[in-house]
Amino acid sequence: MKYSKLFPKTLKQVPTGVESINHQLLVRAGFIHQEMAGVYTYLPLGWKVIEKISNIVREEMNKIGGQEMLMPVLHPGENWKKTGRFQNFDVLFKLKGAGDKDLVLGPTHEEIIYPLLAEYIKSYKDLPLYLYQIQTKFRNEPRAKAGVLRTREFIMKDLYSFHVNDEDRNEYYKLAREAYIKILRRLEITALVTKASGGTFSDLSEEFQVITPSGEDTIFVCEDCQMAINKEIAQEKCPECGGKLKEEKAIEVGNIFPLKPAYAEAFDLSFVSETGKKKLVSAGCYGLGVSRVMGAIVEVFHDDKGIIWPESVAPFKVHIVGLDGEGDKVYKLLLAEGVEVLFDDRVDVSAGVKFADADLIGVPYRVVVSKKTKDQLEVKKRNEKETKFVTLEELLEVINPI
RNA sequence: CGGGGUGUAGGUCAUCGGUAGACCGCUGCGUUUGGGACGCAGAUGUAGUGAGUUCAAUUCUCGCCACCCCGACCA
Repeated sequence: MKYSKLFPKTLKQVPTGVESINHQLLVRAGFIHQEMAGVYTYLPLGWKVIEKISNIVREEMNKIGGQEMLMPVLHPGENWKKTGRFQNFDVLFKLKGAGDKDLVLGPTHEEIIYPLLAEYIKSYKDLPLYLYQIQTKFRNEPRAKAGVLRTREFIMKDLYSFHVNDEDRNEYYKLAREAYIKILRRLEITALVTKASGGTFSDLSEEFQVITPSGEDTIFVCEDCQMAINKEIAQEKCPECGGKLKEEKAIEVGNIFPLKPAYAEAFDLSFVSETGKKKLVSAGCYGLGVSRVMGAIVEVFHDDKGIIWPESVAPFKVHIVGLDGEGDKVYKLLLAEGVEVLFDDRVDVSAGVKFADADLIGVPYRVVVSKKTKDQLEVKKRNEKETKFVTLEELLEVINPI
């Protein structure tokens, strides 16, 4: 991608009222644009990051047997009345359809997937089943805030697992937890598995919390055994070892639940067992906020100049700063090598502007090409200070270590 | 939803009871070119919105709307 063609350009100043770090940097660098409180457009750079995160999530979901599909955003209100959540789900977006029919914008999909499966699941032979989607969700938060961390419309991966009994579900739940840990490791963010309440879904759940001062959740972490627990259910001492708890601010990027039987009952999601008896399906649901992860990464990885993307989710791997009209040859060679590269080919701005934009956008490797460097390329990692001069062959080794 | 704040050019802000100005950005020309260069010339506004007060309102008053912050809430 040539920078001269990229939409949009970076901003020198932040729009009024934008205060949280992720909001400021993502707006200034041209990753997102706010349309109203809690609603954003993901601009080309931002969408690339969202796709990178989604693909990592997708790969790990597939590894634990997940089958991807896409359910509707628009739900029949009737289904939500069946589970009682038409009234109980505080942040539910409700609207009227043709014929004055009650409709709901999906904040989660139990009310779709349970009746869906009720049509297909007949026998224990149809189970277990693991289905997921990556989709825009709607929650009418009383107060949207902190950039993409708390929005009314957001992108989420939701996996649902269905089993013949709780034991099988609990085994899979552990597998899903491991998958989440792998995902977060690949995203290069550290998250603590945190005991939490289950809300309308279950009695208890586990959250994946990224510790950062800008987090809006308060969790307690045991100083002895590192057990983490959400403030909402925390007692005085560590429930595991009795150790002292330390308070931390954190961002909840994921939440997994063993689902209570109420949903299976509401939609009569049952099957015939090996012994010929009708039994209710046991289920779990596993959410991960893809757009929120993007914000959390920026909160964790930035400096006073801009974003510092982990390689796994960066919109590009290499950012070529072309000076003195140079750089096109290197750009084409890197493209030919299959490297994701952003080439600042502008001829009408100073070097300083290009460096500032490179730092702001936060691509992992910056390569300066100029008359001054002659045949050498000047490489600098965004998260390091030192630069080194290399040949093109050496550059490929640097960015693609074997 | 309670409390507070803010709405003026594309962005950041100033101004002020007599219908607007700076900087950034944008356009053109020229000079520049390794950390947000410079000169000259130019374009860009229903001052959020509605009402009230007034000879006159962007300015004062009230309603509404939007956004931000704190709190409550937060599968």
